Amino acid sequence: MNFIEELRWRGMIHDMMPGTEEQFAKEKTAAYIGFDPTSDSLGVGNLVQVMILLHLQQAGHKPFALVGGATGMVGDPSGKSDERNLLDAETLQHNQAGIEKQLRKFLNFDNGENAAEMVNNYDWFKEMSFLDFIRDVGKHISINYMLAKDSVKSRLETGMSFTEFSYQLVQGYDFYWLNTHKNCKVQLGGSDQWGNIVTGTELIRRKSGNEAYAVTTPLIKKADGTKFGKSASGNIFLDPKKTSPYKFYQFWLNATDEDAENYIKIFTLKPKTEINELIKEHQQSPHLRILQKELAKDITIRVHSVEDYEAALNASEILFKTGQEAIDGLKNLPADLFEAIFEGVPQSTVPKKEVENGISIIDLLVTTTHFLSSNGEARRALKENSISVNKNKVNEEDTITFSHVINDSYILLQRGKKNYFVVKVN
RNA sequence: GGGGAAAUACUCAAGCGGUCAACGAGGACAGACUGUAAAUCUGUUGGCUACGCCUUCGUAGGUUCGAAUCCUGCUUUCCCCA
Repeated sequence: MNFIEELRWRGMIHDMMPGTEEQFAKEKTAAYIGFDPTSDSLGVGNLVQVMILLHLQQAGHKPFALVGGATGMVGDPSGKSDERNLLDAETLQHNQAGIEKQLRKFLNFDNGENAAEMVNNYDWFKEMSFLDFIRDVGKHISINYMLAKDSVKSRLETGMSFTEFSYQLVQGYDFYWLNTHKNCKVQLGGSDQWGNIVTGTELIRRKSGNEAYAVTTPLIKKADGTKFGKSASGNIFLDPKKTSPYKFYQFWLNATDEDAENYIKIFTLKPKTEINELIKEHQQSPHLRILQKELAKDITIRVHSVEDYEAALNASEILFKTGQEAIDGLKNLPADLFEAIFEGVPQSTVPKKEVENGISIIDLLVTTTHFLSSNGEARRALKENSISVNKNKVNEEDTITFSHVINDSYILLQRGKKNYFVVKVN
């Protein structure tokens, strides 16, 4: 199956320039995607772009991953309703390094002919003077053309700085540069990048007369129309320090049936037959959550490691069991395994003395652990019957004593089904 | 530069002298039902030493027994005219 066909059945194509498919069919083709260093870690949203590059490489083409050291200094107005704050050079540097490191994990940079390559547009912009830029680049693209872009048009009312206005030219020049120096003929990206990409192909056509192509991916949304890649506690990042592997695993496991079907196509490399098989199995017995489990497993292993996956799976199984079985499971857990499992679950430490004296449940939830932020919230939660201690529901009058401490060292608090908190006693 | 309008909790949005911790909607969280799904129903959504008290309606003052509501200065935003 060729590159474009692969993307197509996975639902990863939003738009494509005429001739793109032929270009990929004709020869080994180089293509690039840019990553903005707005954070020091990629989020799951960026994972779509990473997967595209992976498919590209697997189809025998050559991927370029561009880190936007220069474009990051300008700020892409696409999809933004407000002017962005500029990041300082130090932050950008730090972010670039983080992103580069993550990209290296996914792509093969060392397989000869179609090895992936990492480039940073700062390298070709740092030497360029403003005058050079407006003479060599600006001269080829008309204001009228730039104004017609959605990213600009939508901001004409509310205002936009010259800096952001010029963004499309800067990105356009990237494409031109890669085209002339690296023979890169295609730019890939999210659908919000279409305007910027087309400015690039236009620039290439006018400056060097070459043909250049574009493929964009659809913006991933959840079935209910909300943004993908966020959880209650914020963005889901690939960096385990920002999003623990446990949380990361849970994020995928919590996908709705509908979403899971889409995600497994987009975020895993599993072949079509296997995916169809999984979907069928899932539909036959949806309560087994096969899709979600496979999805979460595959991605967690690829982004983190097999060990991280196993730990997350282990933790999930123990945390989500119910009844006596769950309590026994907790009690039988050796201390070291416990540590590993609950890494990533919020926790705090309480002196043994205090527990021996007995703590009211409200004090425990709020004052000693800060699991909940106010007594009022704690009372509310208790009234809602949503608080459990070691998997047992508790009410407002309950007092926590040493008899609640499991294995001499911890207490497991829970709000609702999915929010856990570990109290360590020592 | 001149004139007008507006700023309310996570967001939108009521309220225009007491009955306002502030209608309503969305969101979020929780409970029931389930499959850690969806849909649905229900509850909660400022704080506290809690049938009471305290702090909140851009900001600083003022009028009043009493203000989110009236007045004044300031800040910000939007609109109209130049």
